[in-house]
Amino acid sequence: MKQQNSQTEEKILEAAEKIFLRDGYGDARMQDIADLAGINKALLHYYFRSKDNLFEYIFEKKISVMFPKMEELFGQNLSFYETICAFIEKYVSILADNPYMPFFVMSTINRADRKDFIKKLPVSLNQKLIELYMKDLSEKKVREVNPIQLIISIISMCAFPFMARPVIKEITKIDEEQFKMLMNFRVAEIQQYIKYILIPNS
Amino acid sequence: MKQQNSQTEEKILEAAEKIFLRDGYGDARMQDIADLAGINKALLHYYFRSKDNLFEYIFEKKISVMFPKMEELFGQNLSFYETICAFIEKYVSILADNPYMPFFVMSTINRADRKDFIKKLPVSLNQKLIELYMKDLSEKKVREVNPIQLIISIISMCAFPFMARPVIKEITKIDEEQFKMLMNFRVAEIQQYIKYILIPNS
DNA sequence: GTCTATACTTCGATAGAC
DNA sequence: GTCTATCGAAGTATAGAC
Repeated sequence: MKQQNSQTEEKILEAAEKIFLRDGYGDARMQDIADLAGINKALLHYYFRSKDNLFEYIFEKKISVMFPKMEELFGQNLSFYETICAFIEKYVSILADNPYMPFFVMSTINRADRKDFIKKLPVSLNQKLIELYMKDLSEKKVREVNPIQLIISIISMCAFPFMARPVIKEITKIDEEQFKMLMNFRVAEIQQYIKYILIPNS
Repeated sequence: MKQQNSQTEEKILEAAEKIFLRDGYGDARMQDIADLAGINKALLHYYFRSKDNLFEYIFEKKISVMFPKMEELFGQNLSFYETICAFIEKYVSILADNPYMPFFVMSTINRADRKDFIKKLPVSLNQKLIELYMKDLSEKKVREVNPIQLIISIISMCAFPFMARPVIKEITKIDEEQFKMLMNFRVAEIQQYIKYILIPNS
């Protein structure tokens, strides 16, 4: 029955996503995915030929969610600083809903035999963003910094804490709920940093 | 011969470190370690009973290198800002010599069955550092920010780029040599950020 | 201490019945 | 489409000779 088909497929995808994100490719077990989906291993292979195949499917699906379309931010011509602020808010909010993503992406990319997955990342050096910086710089609206280093810093500050989440929770003795709050407060904190860094006499 | 003993053990440790750091526990192969050490698998088990055992040994050895003794920085009473600057320089320099460490630590910690490894990390909330901030704040030498968030941000900016190294290299089209330079320049860049963030009217 | 050969285990994948 | 049973590859660990 077609109805059954897609229902099972849906269950598999849901389970696969959860397991792969939590464990990464190497540590993920087809058995665990089958168990979580409430089916058996054979059926997994019936729907998705191999583990590799299933993984690739999940990776591509999640990766497109992970990197917000920057285009939307360029709509109502904001300043460089305002664009960055909007990005930070959006990015942290996405990560809060997908806390395993940063580690998932990094563990995939760092695997020797998965180097080609880098090419699947919908990231680029966003020329538009750098042009926006240059424009604001020429008008003295922002200080002179290296825009590449700044962008790396912003992504670092947003994404890294999610990877270090177990460590942060341990040493600050907070639970999952409080960690979420910490990341919530963090948005304004990072925006404030960027203001101090970019805006003269702020 | 005792001479032979320690020589072989030394070769094993050297090889194990390289493989474990590059691949993480799950993807590392005892065969690869044996090959790199120029011996066979059986001998690995003769020296270190199991893969788990060998891994734990390497982890504990490297982790102590990874986290610089902050104590040394408190020696000649620097200001909070100066202490942070010294830390950044030292930390990035260590990471540049051990570029796989951030990912190695994170992948170990994130493994479901290795959660207890968190307790092996020689990190703590360094009360001394926060006290130093409070002192400088009371003297209006620094702006008011959340010191915990700031520390998280600094570690993020230093460590994350090493995890994202393959991605950064890919999208900026630079090679290993140039990446090292990028991280070298980065020290001053981050220190500058911290100055803008912390020091009023800077 | 070191090696070869092999046992044991885990896990992805497939065959075949229903 | 779904299940049970089983294969085969890969990888850790050990036995036993030298």
